[in-house]
Amino acid sequence: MQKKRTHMVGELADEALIGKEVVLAGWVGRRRDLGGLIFIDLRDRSGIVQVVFNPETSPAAHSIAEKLGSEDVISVSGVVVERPPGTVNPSIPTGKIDVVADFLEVLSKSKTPPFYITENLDVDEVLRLRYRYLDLRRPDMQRNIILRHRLTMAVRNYLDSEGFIEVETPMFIKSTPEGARDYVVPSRVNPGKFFALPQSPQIFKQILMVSGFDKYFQLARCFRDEDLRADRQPEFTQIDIEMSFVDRDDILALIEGLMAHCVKEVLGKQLSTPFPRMSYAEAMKRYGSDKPDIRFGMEIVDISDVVKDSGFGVFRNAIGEGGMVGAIVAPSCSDYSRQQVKELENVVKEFGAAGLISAAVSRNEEGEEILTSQVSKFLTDAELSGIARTTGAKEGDLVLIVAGSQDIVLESLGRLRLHLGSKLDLIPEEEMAFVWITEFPMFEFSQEEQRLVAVHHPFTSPLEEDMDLIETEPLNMRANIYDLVLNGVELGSGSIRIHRRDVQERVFTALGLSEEEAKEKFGFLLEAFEYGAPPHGGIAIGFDRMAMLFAGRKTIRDVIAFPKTQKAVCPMTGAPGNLSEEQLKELHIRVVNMGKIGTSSD
RNA sequence: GGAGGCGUGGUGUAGCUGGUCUAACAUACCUGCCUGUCACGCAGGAGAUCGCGGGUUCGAAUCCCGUCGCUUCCGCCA
Repeated sequence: MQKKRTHMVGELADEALIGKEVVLAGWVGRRRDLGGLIFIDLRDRSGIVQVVFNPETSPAAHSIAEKLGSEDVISVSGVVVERPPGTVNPSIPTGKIDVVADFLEVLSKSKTPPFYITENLDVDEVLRLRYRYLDLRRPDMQRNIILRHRLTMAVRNYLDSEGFIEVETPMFIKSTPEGARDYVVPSRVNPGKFFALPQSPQIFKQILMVSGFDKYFQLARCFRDEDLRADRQPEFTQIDIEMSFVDRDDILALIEGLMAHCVKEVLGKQLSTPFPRMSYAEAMKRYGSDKPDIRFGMEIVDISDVVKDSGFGVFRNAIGEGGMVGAIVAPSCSDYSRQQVKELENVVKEFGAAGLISAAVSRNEEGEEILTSQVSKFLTDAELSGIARTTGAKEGDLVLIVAGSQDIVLESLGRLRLHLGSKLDLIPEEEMAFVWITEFPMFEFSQEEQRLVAVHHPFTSPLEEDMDLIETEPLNMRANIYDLVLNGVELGSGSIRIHRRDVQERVFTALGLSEEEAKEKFGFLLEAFEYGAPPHGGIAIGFDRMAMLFAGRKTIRDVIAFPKTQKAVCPMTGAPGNLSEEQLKELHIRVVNMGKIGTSSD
């Protein structure tokens, strides 16, 4: 029978414990065997402490300690002592003390681990995921998971204090059209029928408003069968919120309060509210993105006016065809080689730009700032100085110019801006720059389906003043959508919903949905709306991304205990796996063999 | 579906203009020595047919083709 643990090792930093007998338990980190004395780093979730085994004072414990290996689980008792002068380790909180062991018990031996249990580990991520239990033992991963926990507590406490009710909604739901691909679950008792896992609780939260809950929230698990990214997993968590009798600003203010609360509780910092707000059109114009990273400048400048009558065909034609000429200024890059500029050109080409024109700013013999470019000979002096003046480029800067359609110029320059921002180290990593993006377009044209689709979802309310554009120029219609952006990452998205039957019908019509189709697809929601639907709106915040940014990580996999790889598999459990013939039969499913895809059980 | 990067002892890397590579280094691991270390030190040892398959060649970790896995990005993600 092991001795009962009296302290977590982190608590021993408290000097009041010096001289006290303690019982600790945890994992063996490094062992330093000096032949006589043995030191080990004992680790638990609260930190590490050094335990000393002395062969003269406790030979029994010392002889067991001689055989300790990494990651063995032990129970130790001993006295907390102040370290001799000159042996203090200032890099750990418990560095002023030792625990002099008088008793040691090995509770569990460990095989040699496949990687070190240490901070800032650099190993293949599959290996980390295959041995996730060891990876999660590492202090930085423990911090991430604990931070995530503290965030969930902060969110629940705040929303509870604001009068919100957390309601769980079903995981097995009816597949609805539009949006991402569904993950699907067969129904054994209904042969040939399938449930879908929710992409979000969207319809249920709106129905809860009809039910009169007024303020709903949920830390909701969502599922989308789309390709993965550093910030996208097939299952993820969102802070799902819906409120009745509110307008847009009520929701923005609530979320600002929520974020400020979380930042204060979890990071101990003060966040200033309200957050800046920017229309979609303005974000695109200035940053070439609907999720701008506003922690640094280098904004896009429209130089169309300066070069619209230029002798340079590339500029003149782009503008003549309804496009634009845009520029950004890369500070102190005028000495970029042709090779380096080529590299930047590859960035914009990836996003459809035909090419990239660069112009270096230097000073001539008279001390005037002049632009030099590979296309200087096509441009007049007035145009060159106009470009310098409009962009505000200074001596030593490099002006980077793209000409073409508006979409391509803005997007490619926006991407180039981000590329340069990180390359030139212009982004203050510590800053948290929230911004609201509003007034998104209501519809966009889907080339694939050759019809209008909703930018957000079909229940999003148009801006009232744009309502009558719906039949004439729907693509110019704006919706009451708002996105929350943090440091260039889309954190959340929401809208005021349609609660009027006639408006909903006009939107369905614009989307090319007949009355029967609408009834077939969303009939239960439309029916619910006929029994007294309050005006309502809401938002969903990507909780994994929020935790990632709060933890200062580059991927949400680092704040998810058991994430999947880019091919959506779990290296630890081997999911997804095969089903036995028996299971398949019971589910009324047959797997069509395509080459190597098998049906055998594992 | 597409583009880039990576794949060499347990781990992280070097080697990759073909030939003492019979694969190097660090660390982890094993053995021995060591009573104030804290990435302990010192000495010794074991451990990889270089992701997999094929091709070129007298000869392939190295060149070519294919394939698999991981990763970043594009498409996709109402």
